[in-house]
Amino acid sequence: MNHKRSRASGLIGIRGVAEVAGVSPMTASRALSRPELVAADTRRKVQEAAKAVGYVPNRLAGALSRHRTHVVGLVIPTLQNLIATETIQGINAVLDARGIHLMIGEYGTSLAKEEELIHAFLAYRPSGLILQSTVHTPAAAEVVRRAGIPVVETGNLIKAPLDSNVSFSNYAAAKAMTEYLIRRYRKVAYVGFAVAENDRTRDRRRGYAAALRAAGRTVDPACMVDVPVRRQVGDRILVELLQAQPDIDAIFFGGHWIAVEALIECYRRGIDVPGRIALAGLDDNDLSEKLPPGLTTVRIPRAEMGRRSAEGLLKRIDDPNAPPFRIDVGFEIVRRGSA
Amino acid sequence: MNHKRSRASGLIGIRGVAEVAGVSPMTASRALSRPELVAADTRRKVQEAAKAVGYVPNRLAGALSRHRTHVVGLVIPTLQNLIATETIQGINAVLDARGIHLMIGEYGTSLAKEEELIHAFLAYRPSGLILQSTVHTPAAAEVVRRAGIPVVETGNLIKAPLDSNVSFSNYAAAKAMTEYLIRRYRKVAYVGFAVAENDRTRDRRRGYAAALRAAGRTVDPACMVDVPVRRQVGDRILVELLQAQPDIDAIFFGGHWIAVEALIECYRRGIDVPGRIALAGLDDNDLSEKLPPGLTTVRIPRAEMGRRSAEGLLKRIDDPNAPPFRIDVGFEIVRRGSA
DNA sequence: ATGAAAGCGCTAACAT
DNA sequence: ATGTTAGCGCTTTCAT
Repeated sequence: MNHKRSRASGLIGIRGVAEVAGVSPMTASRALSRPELVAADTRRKVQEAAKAVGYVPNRLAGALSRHRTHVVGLVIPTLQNLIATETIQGINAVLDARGIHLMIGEYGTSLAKEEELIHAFLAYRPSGLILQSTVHTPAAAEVVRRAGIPVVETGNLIKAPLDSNVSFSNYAAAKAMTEYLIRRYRKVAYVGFAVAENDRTRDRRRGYAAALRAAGRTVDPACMVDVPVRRQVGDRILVELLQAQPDIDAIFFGGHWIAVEALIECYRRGIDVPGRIALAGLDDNDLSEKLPPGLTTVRIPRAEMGRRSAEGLLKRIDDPNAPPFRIDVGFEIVRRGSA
Repeated sequence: MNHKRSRASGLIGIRGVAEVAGVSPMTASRALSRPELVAADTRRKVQEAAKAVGYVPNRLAGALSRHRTHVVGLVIPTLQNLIATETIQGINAVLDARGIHLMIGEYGTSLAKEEELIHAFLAYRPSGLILQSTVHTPAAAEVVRRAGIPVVETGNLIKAPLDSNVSFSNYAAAKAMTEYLIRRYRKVAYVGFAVAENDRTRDRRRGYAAALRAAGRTVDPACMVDVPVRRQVGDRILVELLQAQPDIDAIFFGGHWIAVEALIECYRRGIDVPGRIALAGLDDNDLSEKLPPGLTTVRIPRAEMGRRSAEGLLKRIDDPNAPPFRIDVGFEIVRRGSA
């Protein structure tokens, strides 16, 4: 019995199911996607037929017809840190419960590549887009707007999102941590990332400087350094800073991993933390807690960011009239032994 | 000038492009996807028109017609570790270069959920599937087979893959590390994960036991413990083991993170590593190298696993006659200070 | 080199 | 409650 195997895939389609169930394709379709519209008996027959033939619906066709997919695109600078995966898990938890799946693309630090990914993803007509960034090429912004689908930007709190925005404020977080540090230490340095076209690293630097100024301290350029985004720099920069500016007694790292690297380097060199040098990071995870004496950090609720992004997106997917939203998920200074 | 905006999306389709370029939709389509079939002049006109109207192709329609998508599904137990993201980056690097995008789904430890994801992904008619697991429900295996698309299973080297298999051998890796340890230590314990239906954790345990037996040592059940897959257990289990079996002088952790946790706990308690207790882990990353005295581990080339999975998959996507493949990417004992 | 017709597999809209 | 018709946006196939 060979029931209408679709040409290419070898899979049986809705017509095959319909045939087996002895109904029209339309009824079969309804029985599966809107069961309440179909007589209980028919429903059962169709469901059994579907199971019997191993029906795998073709969502390409379904989506083309319905003008809506069950796909959300996620465009993110990098997956290579636990911070990113926490956000993704938050997003996924919410979307998966609704049968929506994630298409994920990574673009590093190149806005052009981000634009390319956005373009490519839109070609699949996703129901929504989550952009882990708030800076885009003009062309990317334009095409996203034209697509007319809900979009959530995360990673930074901004004034004028493309559509919706769920984040903490990098500026406020860096400022708060700097305020915390300068209350306790005399000379607080800041180590951030050298990434062009990235408002997050820029805002952190601004937050640091603002806190210093507000406290009437001078902002010493020698105490603000930018390092490349790669591994194995936290340890090096720690050593360099301590040599170049021996009077520095605290360092605020605008990232999680470089702070961990610096702390570990202190073990290695027997540098007393926080006695000789206090250390703090931005973004928290297990490691910060475990590594003695505990790394003082700004905890960002990444999973919550993901969850709320997805929830907001869903609301706007379900109801085209739902207004864009802006959510500040906040942050929290987690005081541990290192500062 | 309102050129054939598609009803739902507000985007202009191939017909709009064709109209602007003054050619038929078919010619426009060709000019964009198979430019060599079109006169240079026409090609230019169409390309300009496409740019002018901000053409975003509808790949749902394209795929429905061509019977092929530019999507690969990745089904993975968890994203919540750097190990997973390394694999993904390897995969993505290869696929992205070919304009193929990843649909990613996470299923935890539930095979039923994996089946669900596989089913859901197949509905998008992906060009291929990468499964970060080698154990599946019979129904999942069946539906994958019927789909008739190339599939790569990773995470463990197995005898009879659904289709293709790229991995290291968990058994061999655990055995090798155990052999290394028993050459140096008298009583080597093993800490693995308690995950039902997971051949990877099982094979690691088997590898450990096999090495002991081969060396003529007894396998003491009290020295083989299974812990739940979550954080904050490496430190606890270390302490428990040392108390319960004080003569243990080495512990092999069948995972990366629990080994790190245990090592850090040793700092905290002033336990000498490897003097009092030697520690080793399976799967390596930066942290293992940095944390003094350096964590001895089995390095798994995760990024390479990802790359080769993707490359193999591509080969089979491009050429339906290309045979299934099995690739052992191997592993390497990285000897550091901890053991 | 270009175009017209037909169809991918499904579902919205409109019968009955 | 069920069936029929038409069409989603693109590309294959078959003219010309």
